[in-house]
Amino acid sequence: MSSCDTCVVRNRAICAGLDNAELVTLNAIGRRRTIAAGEPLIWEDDDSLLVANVIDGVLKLVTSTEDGREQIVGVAYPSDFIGRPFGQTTKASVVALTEAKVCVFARRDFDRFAGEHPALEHKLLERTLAELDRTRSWMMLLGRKNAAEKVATFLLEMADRLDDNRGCQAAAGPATRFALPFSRQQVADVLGLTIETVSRQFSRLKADRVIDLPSRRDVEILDRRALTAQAG
Amino acid sequence: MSSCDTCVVRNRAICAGLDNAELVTLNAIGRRRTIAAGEPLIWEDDDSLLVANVIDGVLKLVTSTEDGREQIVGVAYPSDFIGRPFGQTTKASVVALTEAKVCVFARRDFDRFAGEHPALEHKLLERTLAELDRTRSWMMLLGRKNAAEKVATFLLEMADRLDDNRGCQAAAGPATRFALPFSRQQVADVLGLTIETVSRQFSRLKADRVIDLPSRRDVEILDRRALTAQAG
DNA sequence: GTGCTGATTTGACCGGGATCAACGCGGGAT
DNA sequence: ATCCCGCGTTGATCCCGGTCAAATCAGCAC
Repeated sequence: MSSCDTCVVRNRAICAGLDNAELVTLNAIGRRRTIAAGEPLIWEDDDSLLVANVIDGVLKLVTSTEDGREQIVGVAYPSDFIGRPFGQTTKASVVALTEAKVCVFARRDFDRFAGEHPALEHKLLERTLAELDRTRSWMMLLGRKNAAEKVATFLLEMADRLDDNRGCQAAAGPATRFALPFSRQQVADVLGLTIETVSRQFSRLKADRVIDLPSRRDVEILDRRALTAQAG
Repeated sequence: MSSCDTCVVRNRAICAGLDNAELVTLNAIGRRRTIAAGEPLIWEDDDSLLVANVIDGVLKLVTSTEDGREQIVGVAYPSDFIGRPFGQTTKASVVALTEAKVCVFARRDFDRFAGEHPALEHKLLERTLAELDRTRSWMMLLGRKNAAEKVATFLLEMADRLDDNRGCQAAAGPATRFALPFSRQQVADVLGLTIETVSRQFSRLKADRVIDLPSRRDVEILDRRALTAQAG
C-alpha cells in the first residue's frame, strides 16, 4: 500500500498534531517490521519492552489461563496502537493473525518521546478511551448475549472494522463481503464460545440465507437487517 | 474523611505533577456533589456533558440491552475518574452503589483544561491504560471462567480493591473482612451470572469454610489459599 | 411485639452450549 | 491423479447454569 510506506508519518490517528520535525524524530526511533501470520510480537506477563503501531494486517490480543483456555481481549487493525506504554509488564500477548506490518518502538524511547510531545499523548489518550469503550461493549456481549447474538454481533463488527481500515483510503460504508482474518477457533476465542458452537451458528445463518459462506474464510452478508435483529 | 475535604487537591492519582496554581484553577471549575446510593450520575448513550472524579464511595458503570439485561462493565472507587472526556456520547451509565462524593466537571471545561495541562493528560492516560488492562482481564473472566471461578475471582478482587481505597491512608495488604458494596443482583451483573447462581456459589463457599458470611453484605475470607485455587 | 416488603436462599426442572466423537472437505506434497 | 493432514461440520449426549417457584430472612413502619 504505497501511501503507507513510511512508518509513522501517514498514521493520522497517532500523528495528527505533530509537526514535521517531530515526525522525523518519531520515525527515527521506530523500526519497521513484518510479522508472519501466527507469529507473536509481545508475550503475556512479559516485561513491557516494546510498543508498536499497526501499519497493515490484523493482530489479536490474547490472555490465557494455565490450563490452556484462551480469550481474545482485543483485535488490532491498521493504525491501531499496541503494547503497554508507561507500564512495567504486559497483560496480553499480541499475535499476528495475518501477515502484519508494524512500526516498533522500544518502550523507553517511546515513553520519553511521548512525555515530551503532549500532542502525541493526547491522541494516544483519545484512542485509549475509544478502545476502552469498545472493550466495555464487548463485555456486554461476553456476559449477557447468547451464542446467536454473539455471532451476529461479531459479523457486523467485522464488516465495519475491516471496511474502516481498507488501507489508507476513505471508508465507503460497511463491507458486505469480506475475508475473515480469523479461524473458527479464533472466532470462538473472541466470543467466549467453542468452535463447534460457532460453526453451528454460521451454518444456521447460512441455511436461513442471512449470510453466505463462499469459502471457509469468506463471508457475505445477504440480509444485514436480519443480522442486526439477531445481534440483539 | 478529613484529608479528602478539598475536591481535587488530594487526589494524587489525577493531580500529581500539577503545580499549585493549576490545582486552584482545576478546583475552580469543579463542583462537589453527593449522590445517594442508587442514584445515577450519567446515562448511557447520553451526550457526554460531564466527567467526574470519585472522592468517596463506589459507583457502577453499566450497559444494558433493550430487553433489560444488564452488564456491569466497570466499578469506580475513590480516586477513579469517571465519564467520557473528548467524546460526544457516553457508552455506559454511572450509578452510585453507596452514597458517593464526587467532584463534577462540565466536560467542555475539563477538556479545555486538560488540553492546556499535559501533566493532567499524562496522568489520565496512565489511569486509562490501567483501566483497560483491568477491563481486559475481566473479559477473560466473562468469556472463559465458570461460575465458581467467577465468584472466587470476584471476592479476591473485591478484597484487594476495597483495601487499596480505604480512605486516604496507605494500603495495608488485602482485606480479609469487608462490606460488599454490591447486592447479589449487582454481583450477578458484574459476573454475567444470575442472582441464584451467585447465591448458590456463596453458600457453597461458606459450607466449605472458605468464606464466612456474617451478614448479607459482609464477607470474611477464611481460606485465601483455597479461594485463590478456585479462582483458576 | 406484628405485619409488610424486598432481598436472599433453596429446590426442582429444563435447555443451551460444552463435550466427545465421527465425518467431510480442501489444499499441498508427491 | 492419490494421499495426507488440519480445519471445519455435523451428530449424540451430558451437564452447568438459567428459569420458575416457593420458602426464608432482614429491615422497617406501626
